[in-house]
Amino acid sequence: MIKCGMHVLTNARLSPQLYSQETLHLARRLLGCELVTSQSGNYTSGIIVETEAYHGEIDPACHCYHTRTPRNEVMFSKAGTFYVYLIYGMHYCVNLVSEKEGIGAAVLIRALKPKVNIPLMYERRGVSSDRALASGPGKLCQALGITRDLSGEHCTTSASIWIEQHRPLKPENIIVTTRIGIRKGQELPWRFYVKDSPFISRT
DNA sequence: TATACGATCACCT
DNA sequence: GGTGATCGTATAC
Repeated sequence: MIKCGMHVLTNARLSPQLYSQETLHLARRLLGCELVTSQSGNYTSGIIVETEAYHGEIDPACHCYHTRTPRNEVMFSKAGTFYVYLIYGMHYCVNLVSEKEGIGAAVLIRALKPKVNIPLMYERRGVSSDRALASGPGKLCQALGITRDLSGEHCTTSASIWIEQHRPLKPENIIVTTRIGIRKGQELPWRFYVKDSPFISRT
């Protein structure tokens, strides 16, 4: 139990078994859960409101499609491992590895509703509204201080980054759409977000 | 060794 | 609606 101002982090982490489940189920299951980071005693967190699934065996948009390289190696490790990569030379994106070890698949965390230590998030982001703090995969990494240093950390053992459990959302409160930023011909309805949340990246 | 480009963002019109 | 920033990686030569 960790007190953070008006909030409390329970450190009740999502059960490891949940991470190995089918990627699309995990993408839904993570909605409503809390992503937490801790650096030198500074906690930050947010409620996950948007995710996308990527699966290397059947999905041309996935980093692991057909090839295993030093870059995507972490995506083949055991479920619950964080995979962080740099995109467009300047933004980080954070994923949670899914499926059995040896299968390149993960869930991209795309947006958070800011919760613990919002002042620190403002400091890191340099923006002027709560909505702008974590409403995109690059934004939320900056807000929570997530860099590639955290790639390879595991959500059940890391002292720096983890996920706290929350009841699954009701299916009627989850909106399903195609993924963002995917080239034509590779569209799949693998994006999930919380209905009516003002904190998602795009409508 | 060289080149093209991406699971993005902020700022502009 | 459009564009520039910026660099690790994959691919080609």
